[in-house]
Amino acid sequence: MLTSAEERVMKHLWALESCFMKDLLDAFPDPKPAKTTVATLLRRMVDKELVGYRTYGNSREYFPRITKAAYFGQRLRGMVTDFFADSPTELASLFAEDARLTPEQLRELQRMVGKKLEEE
Amino acid sequence: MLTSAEERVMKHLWALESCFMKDLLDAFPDPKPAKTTVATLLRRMVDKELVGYRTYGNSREYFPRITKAAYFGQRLRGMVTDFFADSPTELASLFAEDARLTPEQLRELQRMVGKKLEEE
DNA sequence: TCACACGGACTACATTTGTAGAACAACAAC
DNA sequence: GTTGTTGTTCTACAAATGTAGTCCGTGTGA
Repeated sequence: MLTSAEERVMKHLWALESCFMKDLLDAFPDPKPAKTTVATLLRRMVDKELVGYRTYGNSREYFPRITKAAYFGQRLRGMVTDFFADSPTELASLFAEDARLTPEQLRELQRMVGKKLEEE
Repeated sequence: MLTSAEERVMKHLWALESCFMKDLLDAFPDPKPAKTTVATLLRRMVDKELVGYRTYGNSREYFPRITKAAYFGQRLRGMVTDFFADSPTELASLFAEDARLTPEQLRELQRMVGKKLEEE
């Protein structure tokens, strides 16, 4: 999993799909981090195998090696099993009491959960 | 929010509802951390105001100042807005493609989302 | 009253994370 | 061919996190 600084970089990568250092730098709002900061983070992300690159001449085109949905899914799954391993009802009570998702989010959620259940 | 070491302590606190240092230590599986480690974490958690205590003579009875559901909810909400701020459909596609929750979890989820929607 | 369990305060230190400077290479434009 | 842009590697260092030692006080049972 990524640290939060790495996640910030990853979000731009997901948005851009693939890009060179400069595009990434440009994507950051001011005050932009130093290029070496981003370079360090990219290196660590490549080490973690969550980012890959193609070499074009002397520079690299970076791309995510995990989709946003897959990454989010892993984290969500981790949280759910971590916190509610042995009681799905506890997970449920969370949604009842404190999820505070928007109505759209809730509707989409319900639609997709339903679809997912049909598949099983 | 808590760091992961702090979260480990918090889980025991949630399970015990409230307890003294020793109970907390006992709750850890071997190899147990040193008591000072737990004490340091508790201090930091008290600083963050996510744990409180009542003084009983010379020692303290610690208790969580946030429920597990509320904490989980905050984290989930944070993730959702962080990752899918502007597109609930992306959140939905996650559940379709990659959530891999158990069928029970999915059913509970659906039930509670439905209930929640009725309330709005 | 003495050994001991319990636990708090203070301190310390290794690891991980966040951030970036310095040095250097390739290329592009003039 | 000199200058600026882009990008890499190496190195460094501060802050946050994870873990724990030492010291000291209070209470407790023998």
